[in-house]
Amino acid sequence: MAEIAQIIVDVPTMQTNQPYTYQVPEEWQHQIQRGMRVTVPFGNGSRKVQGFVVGLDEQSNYDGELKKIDSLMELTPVLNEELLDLSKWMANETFAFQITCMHTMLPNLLKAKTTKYLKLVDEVNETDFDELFHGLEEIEFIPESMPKETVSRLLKLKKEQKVEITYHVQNRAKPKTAVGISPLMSFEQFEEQRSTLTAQAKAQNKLLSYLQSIIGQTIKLSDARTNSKISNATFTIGEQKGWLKKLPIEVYRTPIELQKNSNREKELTLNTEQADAVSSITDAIDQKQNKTFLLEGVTGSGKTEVYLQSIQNALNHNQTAIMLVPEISLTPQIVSRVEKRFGKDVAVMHSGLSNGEKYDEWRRIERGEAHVVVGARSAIFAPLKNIGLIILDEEHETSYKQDETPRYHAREVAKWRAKYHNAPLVLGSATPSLESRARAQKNVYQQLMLTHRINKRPMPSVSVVDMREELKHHTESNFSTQLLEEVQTRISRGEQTILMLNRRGYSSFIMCRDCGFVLQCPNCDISLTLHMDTHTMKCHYCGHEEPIPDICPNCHSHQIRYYGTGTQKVETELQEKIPEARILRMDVDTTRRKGMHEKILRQFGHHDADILLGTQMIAKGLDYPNVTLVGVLNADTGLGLPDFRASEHTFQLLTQVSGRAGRADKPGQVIIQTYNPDHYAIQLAKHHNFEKFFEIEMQLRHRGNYPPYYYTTQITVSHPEEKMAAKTIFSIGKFLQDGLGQECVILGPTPRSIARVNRRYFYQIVIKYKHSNKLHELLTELMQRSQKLTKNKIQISIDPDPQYFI
DNA sequence: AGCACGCCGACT
DNA sequence: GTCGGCGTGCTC
Repeated sequence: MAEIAQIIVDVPTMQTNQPYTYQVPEEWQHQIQRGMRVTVPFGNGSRKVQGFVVGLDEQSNYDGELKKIDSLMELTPVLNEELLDLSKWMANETFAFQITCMHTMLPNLLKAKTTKYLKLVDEVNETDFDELFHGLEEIEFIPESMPKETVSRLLKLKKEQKVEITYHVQNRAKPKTAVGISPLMSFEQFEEQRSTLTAQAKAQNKLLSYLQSIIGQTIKLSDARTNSKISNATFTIGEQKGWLKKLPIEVYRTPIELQKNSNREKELTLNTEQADAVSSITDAIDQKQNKTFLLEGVTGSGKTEVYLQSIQNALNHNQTAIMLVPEISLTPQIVSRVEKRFGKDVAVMHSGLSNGEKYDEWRRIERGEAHVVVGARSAIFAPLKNIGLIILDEEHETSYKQDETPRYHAREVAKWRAKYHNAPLVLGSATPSLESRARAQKNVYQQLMLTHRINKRPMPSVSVVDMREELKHHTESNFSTQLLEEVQTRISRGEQTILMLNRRGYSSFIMCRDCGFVLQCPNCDISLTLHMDTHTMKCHYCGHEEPIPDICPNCHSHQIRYYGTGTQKVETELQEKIPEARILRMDVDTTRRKGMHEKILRQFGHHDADILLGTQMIAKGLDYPNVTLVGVLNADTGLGLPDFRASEHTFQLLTQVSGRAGRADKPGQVIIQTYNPDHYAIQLAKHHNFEKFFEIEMQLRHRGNYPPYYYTTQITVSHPEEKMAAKTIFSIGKFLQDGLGQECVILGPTPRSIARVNRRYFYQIVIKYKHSNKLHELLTELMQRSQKLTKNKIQISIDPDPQYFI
């Protein structure tokens, strides 16, 4: 009986979002497994695409002629049964194509590249042969990078059947290799060889002894050289004499940090609360209980130690563990701490790795050589088997939600995998998301509390400065008198300061004082931002860039000035006010180059600067004992945003940045500058009172029917013409309204607050609901229909549980 | 996606 | 007349 395979092809469209049936060639009968990558012919001609085997059958229910699988790309599956199931669930949950989900779960190098070749099959005239084929039988065919005329001449030859297009799917997933050596003789034979050597041939004698010690093994040549202190030349002689053979061996492109893991760190002593937390988690691991814990602990309460010891307990049960950390706080500090504890058993996955390194880390996990995975969002897809524990640190972080398709939330994927493995999930945070905290309240999650800072360190004292009052006393400035004085005190005491600029919804722009003209992006409805380092005006949405004008393009006045607050402007002002201060600036501009992020942090850690000035990215995970002052320059720019999570985000940010002050033995101080000193988010952050904040915010959410009382889904439509976008969103609105009736609340349609981005107009609808069965059905239908609309240049995106509403 | 097929305008 | 523009439909 011939074998049949169900294959998801690598063509991300709605129509092809289903398995296609192929014949398994004779020679691979019963060799092919689910989850393998293959190439298959797809469509007319001999076009080839990559695909994933998702099913194997004895017979097909497709009644056309079946094509055959073309080739296998690996000998083992790249997706195991669990991840195959997960991809299906995720596609359904996020309204994405299954193939897109599969690629999201795998390292980039497993995404194949297809190439086309033109092959001569008949005589062509000499001019064509020389000019088009440069005297070759076969050339690569890249129509988009060839002159139009060349392409049409080639296509004409194809029509005349003088050339043929062949397709090739390139497998980019190539392990790196190094030269290895392997002894070719037995111990006795080597002894015989030794007797043929002259007394001076010391090096060769040494080589023989070395080879005798590694019989049956293959050793990397570079390792062999360092271990044996034998030169390369001698190994070459050994090869010539037939003592050893050189052969390529696979090596891992391992990130540097991993290689030096000699001094292992011991477990720290736990306080009572930590010990209780670890034992609750460990009990769940023991009993294979799929339970979710909310580990709520103030900054500095030792959550990481709880994670590490819980992971150790999972390892003790021969199980594996995943620990997710937000990308932004995936600092060398955290990574090295985990590596010092678990050594080579750890694989690290973050955006700083090259594609090759990511692939190799992935393979180490897949082969079971690493049992602990630490990484950012996508590490939740690590191909670990037998997972005993999953941890999400800083579980409230919005970066756990991917903001492009598939719009998955790592927390939801974590829940799914934890359930699959009957394993506990630990969500940790000082300021949990309201969703998680509410579930803990209702005992859906088990709450674990860490209320003490370790070493009995006091919480930093927080003062709120009313910037409205400041304005009455001196000219406009980003710095209050109090903040400046405190900064100066730190410098004189040899202590350090972190200053944070809350950049969300804020930046510097150019305005003409005479006519009020503001320089706008030609593609987007947003003002351009001034960048002093490159001396250009940039659009933060589409990347458009132009020179800074010195006369107003509108009224030709020279009175054109910049307004607003950017980190550069703040830095300049600070340097003027405190000339002796050594300032390090950290923002998108100074950290764009790879490794700059780490470099700046290292400099600050070495006390090469007194002040670290930056945006949100400095709020998280930094731990410098010498920092005793934290200043937030503008606490409330986020509060004014039309987003129901604005207060929550502000509270979280202030709490987090406050935690940076006063570690070790020196007490910390925090200064929050604001125009809304009485706002509850600011007042409660000042008093470190999450519980009260939770209470107030829950009331507001309840009144507004917002999460966690209701679920939300956002639908966005865009089109180059505003009318088309509006028309489409209104018809979608009507479609949903008709289908849903009273069970859901539909907000909108409204234009998005930045209505035009990249020459496209954006309109949106937000749906609030308690029960989603019908909605899910309707949205799936909408997805299917949207394929037709796409051809009209309409783009539709469905975002379940969106994190931002602006 | 990427390819073929088919229908319209503007050139050798 | 034909070449080539793109709108439409299909891929086991």
